[in-house]
Amino acid sequence: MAVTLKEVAERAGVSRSAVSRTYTDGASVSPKTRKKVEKAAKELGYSPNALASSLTTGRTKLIGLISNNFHNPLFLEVFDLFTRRLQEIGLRLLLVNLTDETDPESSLRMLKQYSVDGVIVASSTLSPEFAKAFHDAKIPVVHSFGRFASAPDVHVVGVDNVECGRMAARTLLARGYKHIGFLGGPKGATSTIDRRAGFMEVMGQAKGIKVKESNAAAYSFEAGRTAMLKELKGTHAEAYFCGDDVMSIGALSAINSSGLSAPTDIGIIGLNDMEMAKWENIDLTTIRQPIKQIVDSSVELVMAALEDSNRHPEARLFSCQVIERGTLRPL
Amino acid sequence: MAVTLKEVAERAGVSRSAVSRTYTDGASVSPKTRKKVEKAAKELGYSPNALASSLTTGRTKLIGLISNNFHNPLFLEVFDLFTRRLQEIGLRLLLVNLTDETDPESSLRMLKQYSVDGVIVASSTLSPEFAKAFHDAKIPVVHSFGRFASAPDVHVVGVDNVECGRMAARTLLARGYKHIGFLGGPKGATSTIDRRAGFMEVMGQAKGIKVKESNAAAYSFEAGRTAMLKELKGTHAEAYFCGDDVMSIGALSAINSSGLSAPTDIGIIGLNDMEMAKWENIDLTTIRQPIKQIVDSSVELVMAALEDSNRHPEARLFSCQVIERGTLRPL
DNA sequence: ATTCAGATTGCAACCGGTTGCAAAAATTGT
DNA sequence: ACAATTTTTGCAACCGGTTGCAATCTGAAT
Repeated sequence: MAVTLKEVAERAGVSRSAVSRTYTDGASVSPKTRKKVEKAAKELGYSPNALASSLTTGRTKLIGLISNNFHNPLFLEVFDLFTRRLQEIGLRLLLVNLTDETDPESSLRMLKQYSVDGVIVASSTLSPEFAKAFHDAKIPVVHSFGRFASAPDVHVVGVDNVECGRMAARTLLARGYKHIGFLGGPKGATSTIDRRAGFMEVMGQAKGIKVKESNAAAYSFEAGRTAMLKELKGTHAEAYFCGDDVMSIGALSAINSSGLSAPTDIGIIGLNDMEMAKWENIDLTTIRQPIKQIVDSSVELVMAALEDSNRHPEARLFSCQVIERGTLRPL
Repeated sequence: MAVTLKEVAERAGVSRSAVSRTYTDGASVSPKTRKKVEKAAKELGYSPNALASSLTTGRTKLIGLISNNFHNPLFLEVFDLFTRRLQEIGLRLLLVNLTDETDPESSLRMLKQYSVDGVIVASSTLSPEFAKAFHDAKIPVVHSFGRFASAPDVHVVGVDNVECGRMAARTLLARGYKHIGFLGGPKGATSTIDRRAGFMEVMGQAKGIKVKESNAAAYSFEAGRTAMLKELKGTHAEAYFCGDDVMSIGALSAINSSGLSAPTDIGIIGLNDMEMAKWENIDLTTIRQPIKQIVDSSVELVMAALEDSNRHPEARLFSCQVIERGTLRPL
């Protein structure tokens, strides 16, 4: 169907190798042949078949991106950043949606079949074991937004969620809140566990503070709203650290529906700083994850892992930052 | 690196063809050899290289998805649906982010290089010409969320935006609004043009209605907010048909910031019915695009185009539906 | 036991490229 | 002008599969 190397070679009156070399940089071709080839190629509308070449070079320039966060607006930003960055450096993105139905096994198998050069697992809820499966299959993998570990099995890029928990706790304490709630994401998620740990650590050291704790079923608007409605039925805290921004927005919605408002009646601090958080009608105080850095670093790391396949697993942590907006009372 | 056909063949004591046939359905293999092969394959951890096979079969099972909507939350839902559907039928998604910087040319070339079986262009703002470039390159393409034409150049799946415009107009008229605004998306976008046409058509037939018209710079929160703020400086209409939901949310935010509220002071009707529209704190009356149907139909159509490459270009239109929520005054 | 159709198998060529190697051509030095 | 280098070139084998074809095998029918 498409124009092949051979046809170009014939038309240009050179060997197939000559054509091939014209398109691989670093190869030795005289300017004269190169010009002949390029002319023929243009006339025929030739563009080399990347897949065929991958067969011999062993590089497909395909990166698998696996995510299970197709309902969190933050990840649209993340996908945007990943596609841009990868495109910039000439890589393509094979996107895999890890739904509850698809078993991890099969997504591994299929990425193997497409011999992706590397895999990026973008999820804060998946266990480190998932990413490890790729590592075991000798596929370079980095777990983006993954759990920090001082001796990780696979490359990890993300934030120190424990520190985020501390940061949230300190922020709330500094505002003088005395009755404080941890409204976490789904209980099993590593991010929830770590954030809670940091949060409780700081709270444990504070005096005269009452802490209450609950979890939402998911990092989602509905779950956040439901959880907050439940809080509001009992005696609620003065301020909450919510699992993430989208949950926070759900919580705010619950607060408003109950005739209360933030920050007057209840304070909320979220986590992520997704675009929406700064929308004027939301104006959420939150802890920013530097997603651009995380993405760029993930890409860089997967490239590096690709060069040196038995590079030692590394964890790259970026620091977060409290973004002051309007859902906590002022200092 | 990876286990190859040959190694499996040797271990199983059969020819390479036998192994190959084991993995291509419809091929003739005796149960006995099949079992031998499967055993060897399992022991070696073999999985066939899809790319190598594509070389001879001419099918990569790769579908390119091109979009320039990485800032519209609706498209996260769209990506979710596309990935799910394609995965269900054993296809993979090569995601391309068409930013302002990337020129269309190069994305075409690169999808050609990866010899995708087909391409889906998912965008309501791209011109039909863009999709046509793929068609000209003999790559099956469907323009999802594209512009309807009675004699389209390429397959199109979407909604009849002209009818959506009419629908919005009728809805507003039925509510008794007398001074009505069209707050369109970016002027050049085909969706904006069509929706406006339908809207104005109905308005033109109505008696005693004052219509005003303006456009936002993009289908985005900020643009919607900015445009509405500008409206509010002058004499504004009683109700607006906004370009899409995310613009509508921006407009609502502007309305609230100005101390007004919907629907009491100003009515808003959006378009899309993205998930967020039903969030309790937004509660947006809007026109629903049946994105699941559009996605499924797009996939079906690209598959069909793949089977029969000179299938006649077809436009598939789905009907929209007004979703009553809280941003228009009741009937 | 023989015949014959149908199923199964392996051979070898091919898909569209890449690459080591040795021969050929161009360049350099004297 | 000639030898010594360096650069460019084509040959042929290979990457990991598929597939048409002819040969072999199988089992049913006679």
